[in-house]
Amino acid sequence: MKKYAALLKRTKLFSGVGENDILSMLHCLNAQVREYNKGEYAFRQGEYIRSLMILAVGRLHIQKEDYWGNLNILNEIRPGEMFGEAYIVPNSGTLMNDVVAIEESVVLFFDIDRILTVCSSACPFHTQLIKNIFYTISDKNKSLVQKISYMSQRSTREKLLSYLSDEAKRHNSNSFSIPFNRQQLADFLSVDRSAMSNELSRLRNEGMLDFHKNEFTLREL
Amino acid sequence: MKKYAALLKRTKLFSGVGENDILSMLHCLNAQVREYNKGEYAFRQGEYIRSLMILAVGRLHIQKEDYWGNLNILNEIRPGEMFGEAYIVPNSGTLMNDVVAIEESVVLFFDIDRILTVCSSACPFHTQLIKNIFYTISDKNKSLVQKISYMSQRSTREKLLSYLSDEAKRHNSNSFSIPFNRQQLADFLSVDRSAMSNELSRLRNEGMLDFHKNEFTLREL
DNA sequence: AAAATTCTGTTGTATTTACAACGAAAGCAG
DNA sequence: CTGCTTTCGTTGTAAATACAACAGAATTTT
Repeated sequence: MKKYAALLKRTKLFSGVGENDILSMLHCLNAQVREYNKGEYAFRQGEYIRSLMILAVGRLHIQKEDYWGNLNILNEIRPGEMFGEAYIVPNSGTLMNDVVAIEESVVLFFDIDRILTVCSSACPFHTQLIKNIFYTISDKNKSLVQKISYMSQRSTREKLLSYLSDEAKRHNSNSFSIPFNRQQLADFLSVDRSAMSNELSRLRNEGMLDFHKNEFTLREL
Repeated sequence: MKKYAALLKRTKLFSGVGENDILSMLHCLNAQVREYNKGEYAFRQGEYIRSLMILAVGRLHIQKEDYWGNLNILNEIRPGEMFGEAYIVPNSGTLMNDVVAIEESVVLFFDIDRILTVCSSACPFHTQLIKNIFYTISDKNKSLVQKISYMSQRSTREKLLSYLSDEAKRHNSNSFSIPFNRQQLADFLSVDRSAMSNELSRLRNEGMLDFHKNEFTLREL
């Protein structure tokens, strides 16, 4: 467990907490370690979750199988990322998705009840922890809403323009770089990569924007 | 204001707080009441929000309209539900969506600063309040993720199937009713209404499901 | 009860997208 | 440098979608 302290220090959950304090908190939070083989299910749809998890090693897929058996990958979890935080709520119902290790993985479990119940003197960083989760969820909330606003655009062109113009706003400049390659951007916007590449070229030909690799520049018309 | 105490007692925000305590907290939180006619905007995109709201009566849609008038319903608020809580975080910027009353509605406003500043002895339930907000954000997070999982499907057919499949799971039955009419469902899934109607008919002809108005039944194949 | 409005399914057409396939460019490994 | 892999833009075709328009049903208003 000790060996994960350095990793944990860099996570959003333990942001602002020193390594030593983290170690003492791990006991307080009743932290557990579990390992999963490649292909093994960490959780299945319908299970109750009473822990907050952080992936220490490996890679997980959050995926879903529908009524007729079609599979869909919703999210990929990488080391240091937290998951299950949306299930902290009491009576939040059962998990709607499956969580599968797509590599040999190590997951840290933190008891939800111990996170929520502040143990007065023992853990001075407990309120910090709750605050961190609160901010993380709140941030995530907003970025989810933003993503939805891109995805709700009907055409690939409009999805691109709404995303890129938001990025321009965010960078306060009409030139900026994006954190995605083409395939990732296509996945993020839920469109076909080649169709998107096509649309990007068209936008460039029309003089609306310019790009080299991940560097984009929006042009006035 | 007093007449809403019974309602508030059953809300997530005041969960675990008695009616008498709620009444004394209303003053502490500087609670205000505002009424909206059907179709009236409670908030518009770009406004600053410094309150936490609870819908007392009626129905609200949190929605976004793009340049060409395509509407996307992000969420439907029903009596007792809280909204605006994601903007509690400092420096969270302006509202990204519109909030519209789709029925004659009554909204209660609570001063955010008074919520965040715990007034020690005065309000013994203040920490409970913050905890409750935390839970609510967490819940919304979950439903946003669900919505994204529907919208990320490439075709209208897949969007419908993933949504309906989830509703069946949620109701624990292959028969259930949905809270949308056709246009609202189309907006929720960000697809064209007529194309969606078309697809629904096709799915029915193929024997995958059945529906009458808002009542749906999924069929094994 | 009648009139007006909203809701829903259906059709046809123009447009857009998905998909597969390919070659060029870029990045990486030996 | 050479071979291998990944990324990217492009093309053509099949499939799906958006859009407009309309009529019948259902609902609301008068």
